Amino acid sequence: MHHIPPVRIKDIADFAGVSVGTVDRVLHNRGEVSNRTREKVLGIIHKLNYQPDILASALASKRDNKIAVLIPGGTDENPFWKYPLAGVEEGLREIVHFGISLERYYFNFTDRESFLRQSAKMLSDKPQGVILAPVFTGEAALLLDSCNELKIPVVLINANICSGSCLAFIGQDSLQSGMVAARLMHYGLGDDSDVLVVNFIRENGNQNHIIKREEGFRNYYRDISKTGDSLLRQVNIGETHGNINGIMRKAILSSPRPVKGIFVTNSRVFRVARFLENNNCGNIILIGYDLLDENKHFLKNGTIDFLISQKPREQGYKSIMALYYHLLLKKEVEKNQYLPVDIIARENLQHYSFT
Amino acid sequence: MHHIPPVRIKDIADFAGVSVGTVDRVLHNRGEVSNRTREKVLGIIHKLNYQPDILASALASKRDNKIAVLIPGGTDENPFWKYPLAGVEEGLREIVHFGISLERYYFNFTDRESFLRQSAKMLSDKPQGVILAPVFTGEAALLLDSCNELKIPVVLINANICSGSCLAFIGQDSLQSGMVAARLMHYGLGDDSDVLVVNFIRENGNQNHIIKREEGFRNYYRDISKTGDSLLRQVNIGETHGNINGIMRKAILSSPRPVKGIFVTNSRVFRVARFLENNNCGNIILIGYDLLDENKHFLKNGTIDFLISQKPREQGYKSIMALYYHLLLKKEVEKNQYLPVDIIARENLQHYSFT
DNA sequence: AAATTTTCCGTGTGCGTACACGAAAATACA
DNA sequence: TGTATTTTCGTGTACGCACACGGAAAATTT
Repeated sequence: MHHIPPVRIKDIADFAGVSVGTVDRVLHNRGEVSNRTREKVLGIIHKLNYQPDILASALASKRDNKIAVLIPGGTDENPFWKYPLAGVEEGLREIVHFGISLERYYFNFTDRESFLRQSAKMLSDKPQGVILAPVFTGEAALLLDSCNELKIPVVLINANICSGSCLAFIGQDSLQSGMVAARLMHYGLGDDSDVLVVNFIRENGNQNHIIKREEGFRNYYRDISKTGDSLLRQVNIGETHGNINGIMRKAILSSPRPVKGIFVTNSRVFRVARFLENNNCGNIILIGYDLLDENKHFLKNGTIDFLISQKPREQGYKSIMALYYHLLLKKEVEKNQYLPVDIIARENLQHYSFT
Repeated sequence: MHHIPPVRIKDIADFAGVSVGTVDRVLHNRGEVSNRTREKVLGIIHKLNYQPDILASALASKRDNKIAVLIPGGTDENPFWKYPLAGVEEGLREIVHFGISLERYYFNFTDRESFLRQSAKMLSDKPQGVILAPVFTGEAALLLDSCNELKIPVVLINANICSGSCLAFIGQDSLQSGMVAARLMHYGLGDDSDVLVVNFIRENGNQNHIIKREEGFRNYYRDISKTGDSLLRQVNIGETHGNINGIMRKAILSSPRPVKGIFVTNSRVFRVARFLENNNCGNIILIGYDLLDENKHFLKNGTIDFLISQKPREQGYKSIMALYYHLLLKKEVEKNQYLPVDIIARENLQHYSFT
């Protein structure tokens, strides 16, 4: 097994009987080359399967590839978004040598105006690539269109939007994750206990993944028996709603049979956990999403039975890597990158500390 | 936020009033520098916090950093080991530009002689780093010692050995994984069903993680109640043992109460699944390890309830990255890198296809 | 046919580092 | 003091690529 000497620009030049300058002009198609020689050079590049040395390339070009992340700022109220960002930064460290820099644009995830402001600011900075959390569906779609016009590749993270075209979507298969939750619920409860599905919803937000999660959950129950679906109760709560005691109590009492399990379709499961603890609700199985610190707390003390992780850190990591592969290596990247649905119990929480 | 111009060797040279050649000699301490100037240059390097440009470095020194992987060949009988290798190769693709190459040394995991042969061959090739699966405890420890003498960093993968010192251990927290299995078992069965623990064991192999898994499993059951441990039966089966029907039947029948769950402490859980299907054993919960194709099959059809993944692919990826960080970036790497304990059910199997 | 423009292409330099070579300085020896 | 030897250091080139500059050839105009 011997080292094959890699093909350099010089080799192509010699082969084609031209100079390296000409080959370079062809490679970066910046004109000033006759069609005849262009074709010839391209043919040889293809024939020799030339792969540019990205080290030398990055070293020589000194060009700054700005990547913009446009995501909600991680607040105390919703700390979720600091994890994808951490993943992005982790990936950045591995590729920062190649002349890639990061610009962060935070918006308030309850304030669409702030999203518009920040996206305008971002566009005016002319990034080479964008990582976008489409929290506001309509506005995000418009931004996507703008980026498409400007030929800026966009990676959608966490939630998807159908319209427009993006380089990649990186997130979870929400339907699947709902099914996983249902499987766990049903595995622990059996066939004849009522289950409450709790949605915390937000006006004019992107609810797509929440709907999908509930759908997956229901599908599972429907599939196990004809009457499976009838075990499910459901309640929607406004995200900004203060005290949920009343709503929860009513939802639980209105069930024909006792509620033995609760599935919360997003990360606000800790609010339900608090309710359960304060009201001595006995042995209700509680399943929800995301490893927020509060959620971890209730997972450890047993009030929450399982959390489903969206692997936010890995989402961030994969996002920046997708742009790196596209921008620097010019490689094809997978359009839909669904991350595994992680099941977290008290017992395997420990080594998930940074996920 | 402005670009700070990075410190180059030239800057250090100017600052110290010497030439770049001298600085280079200091950096790589290859002598031929007087103590006086050495001290001075070192001081300035430290003061300016010089970080070498690994791009230019790799470009200039075209040296070949050979990394050796010494693992069992992935056989049909035990395909597990192709996954860590795939992870290693995935990582390799990201760093191959830096003059890193991979040498693969496969041994037969049932034949210690082949391990000795391959490790001797590996050592004679003088690699710069080693990724080692310590399947044979004693022999692996000796090899580790040899590498320590030769100053070759070693990453232990999948299983740990206590003696000797290595750059890193990358694998799973076996005790935890046993506890996770027990949690799932107990969550589904409740407090009063007998559970059978099945160990497939191999003469003179590294059984450490198998023992730990069982220990974790037992610990969980012991912790839930004083009598919890008494629910557990146990049976050991030789790995090379052909037909397991007799042993399994005897183990199940000898239980005072009916066995409602089986925990297999390694990837050979598919053999137990086969047994269950062939003997119409009814509704026994089956939990085991690793996403082998056979195991996936039984997970899909419901005979296996949960599989615990060791994330073999990620183990491989992290292994080569640890060596990269150590050899090229000269960064500290974490000594014990425990990977998350992944719970796989039928419903979340899909997106784990490559883990 | 000369003058001008346009098209096309080669040469040269720099990115930051590694290392070989040889010169200068320091030391040793006569 | 002069020569030989060793120590110490500076210079130059290479790594593969990007890009600026300028010049020759071809095309166009006058």
